Amino acid sequence: MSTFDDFDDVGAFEAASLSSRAMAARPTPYLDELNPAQRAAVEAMDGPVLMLAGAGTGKTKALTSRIVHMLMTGRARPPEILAVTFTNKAAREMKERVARMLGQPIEGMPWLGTFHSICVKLLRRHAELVGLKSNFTILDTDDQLRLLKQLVQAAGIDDKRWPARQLAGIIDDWKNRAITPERVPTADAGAYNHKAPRLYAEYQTRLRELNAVDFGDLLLHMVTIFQQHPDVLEQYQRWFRFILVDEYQDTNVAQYLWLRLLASAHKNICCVGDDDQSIYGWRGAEVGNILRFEKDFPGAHVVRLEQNYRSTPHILAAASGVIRGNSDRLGKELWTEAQDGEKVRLIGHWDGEEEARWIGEEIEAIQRGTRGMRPYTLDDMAILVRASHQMRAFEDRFLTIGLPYKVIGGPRFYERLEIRDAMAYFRLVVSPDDDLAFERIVNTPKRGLGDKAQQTIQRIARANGVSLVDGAALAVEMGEIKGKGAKALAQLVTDLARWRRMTRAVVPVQSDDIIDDETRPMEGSPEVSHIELAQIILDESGYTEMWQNDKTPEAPGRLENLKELVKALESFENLQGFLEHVALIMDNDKGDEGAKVSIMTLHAAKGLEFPVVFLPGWEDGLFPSQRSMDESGLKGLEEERRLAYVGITRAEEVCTISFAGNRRIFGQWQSALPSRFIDELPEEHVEVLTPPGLYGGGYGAAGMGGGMSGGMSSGVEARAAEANVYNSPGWKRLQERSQQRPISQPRESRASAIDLEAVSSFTMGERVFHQKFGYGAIIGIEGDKLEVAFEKAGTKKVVARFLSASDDIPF
DNA sequence: GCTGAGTAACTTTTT
DNA sequence: GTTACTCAGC
Repeated sequence: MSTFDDFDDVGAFEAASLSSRAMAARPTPYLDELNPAQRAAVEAMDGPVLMLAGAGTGKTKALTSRIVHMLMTGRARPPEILAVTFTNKAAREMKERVARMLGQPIEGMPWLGTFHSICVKLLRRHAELVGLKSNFTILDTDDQLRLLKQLVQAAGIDDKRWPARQLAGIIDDWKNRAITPERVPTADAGAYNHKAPRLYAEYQTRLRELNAVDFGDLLLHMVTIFQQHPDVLEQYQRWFRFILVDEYQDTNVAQYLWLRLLASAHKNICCVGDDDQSIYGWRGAEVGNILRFEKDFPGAHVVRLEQNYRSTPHILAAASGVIRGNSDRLGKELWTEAQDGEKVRLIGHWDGEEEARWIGEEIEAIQRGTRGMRPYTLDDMAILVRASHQMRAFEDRFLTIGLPYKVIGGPRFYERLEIRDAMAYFRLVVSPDDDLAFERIVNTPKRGLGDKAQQTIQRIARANGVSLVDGAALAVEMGEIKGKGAKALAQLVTDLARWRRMTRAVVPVQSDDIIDDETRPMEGSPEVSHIELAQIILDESGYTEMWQNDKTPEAPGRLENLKELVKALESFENLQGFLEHVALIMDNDKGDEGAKVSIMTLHAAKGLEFPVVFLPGWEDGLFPSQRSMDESGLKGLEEERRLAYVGITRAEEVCTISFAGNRRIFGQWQSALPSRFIDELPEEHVEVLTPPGLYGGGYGAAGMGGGMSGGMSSGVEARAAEANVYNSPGWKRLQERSQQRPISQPRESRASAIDLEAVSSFTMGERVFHQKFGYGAIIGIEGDKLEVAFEKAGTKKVVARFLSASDDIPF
């Protein structure tokens, strides 16, 4: 807010030009570190520039060099550069890198930030133009939904048939497309039982009454202001002499319009992006924006960054092979000077559990360096999944084998203010020495303990070498804190001690320091579960009450979150266990003690890189996601393919793709075919690994199904173990492919023999057995799939290879 | 009004 | 299988 002083000040503007000229003679050593393409992108400063930067081609380097170049050559002062990113993280990194390159802390690049943060700044200045006050509040998704629920209810709509969440989605979509309530296209008007347009208008009115905006509004309001107030627009067009946009392929229509309005005068806009990495279409991103750039800005200078500094040629070739399947592309071909390295490794498994088990073992083997590669640390490795529910299998497995891991991009729940407050109370009860926690809650809720009282507590605690809690007790005793505050503080201290006794009544604290008579569990001290205790703490501390009395629109949501927090305790034995768990989650960006394998979604992995990458779950339906294809058809499939491209290009040296023949989805076992993207991997860059179950041991068969554990002859067991892998559809497809090529797997002949057997051995009506579904009868045959009516699992379509004639299994 | 049971839904996520 | 949300019952 304070940075607005930079504006409107003609004097400052003139001064800027002057100082610019003074800077013009500075050397430009950073240019020598760039390759020709990067350098071209940096030096083309005037007019529109599209920097098509493939994965790992030094995009950020080029972008930051460009900023530095503008500053060093005196073309612009820091505040005259508008540089937008999507995430705070990206903005932070860019700031740091520019500062590092300049060799000095960067004073004032006030307009380097996310779309949203920049729009907040702008909107606070011009809020009145859209009927807001400059101190408007920003609603998060929860607040937004709650508001919409109220409106839906008030409109007498059955929110069971028409969930508010759906309406929220529609409105978000409109806002992403810069559609105001008056301009809802007729094609969209039928949404939400024809009531969406009216509810949208009501929602906007309500927001205005509350002096609030949602995330979408930040952009939308600014676009509206720029469109309706040419004078305002002109001011910024003049001020922002150069515009840079990161991840341009992720911009939505509103962001696009906003940029185009700002750039339309001088057209000094440089957009950086990669159409092949556009993976956010589902939240409004328009690949079209980047595809259309040259039409939007005629005469645009297009620079392709294609030299990759990240991955081996095999990995790049595999990624290229996949992305080639997309039609709407600007076209880039990554190349590298790196040595060949490992081929992309491909492996099929019987089911998801086995996949997790194999990856766990493989990670340990790679870590030990027993895979014929250089040894890697756990930090070097990452598992990238399509959907977050896939993470569970890995977490379960890694917990049992004690493999350290971290989940990236987990819930943001624990970052909320009220959750942090509540956690601070819990922490203080579990460990009274937690001074940070004490500081956080000492005056929350308000206890009349301001800065002064807190300083007193600090001083006394430090003087006596005790924790803040003890210091607070002393301060009261010594009469250093008086009046209302003293009473409240004394109450807090005794409450904390009392709650602590209640923990001890159930779970003894391990660090038994200072157990005096006061803190020892008293006879008849109430025995409560940690869940009840948590509730007691929140209630008796007055924290719950504080939010109940709060009239702001976010208060109900905060209370709901607190309820959720208490509920989250249910899956833990005690408060300590819970706190440790949460501490780990919260630590995942800072506390990096000890190397850990990273687990994250493909979306979360964008922009990251790892020497060793595992890409599990490459099965049709999961990846590419069935839903994506159903909802968005070919467009959806292409986005999934880009996701695959993003995944592969995260890998620097070793990339392992895997799939499972069977997976439990929503409690139901489903068999699946390997992802079509696997077919698109160029074979000369792929090495097919042999799954462990092949070696005949009972290991692979062990987890397969309870029904076969007893009384099975060893011959059958061996066959079942083979069936694990040989009979999986994915394996079969691999075999078919390797048959076409001279490079074949050692066991090919045996496998295909079994295949042939499997194909021909079933007839209509035959009684069959399936490892997961149990017994059933064949009621239909379609190509390589059989329709089977299972006794327990219902009718399913299964691939023949998963079935055995029922008399194979002796009972 | 709150708890318990039953049911429906169930990608991806930043701001 | 899990979770979140709704409805019924206390």
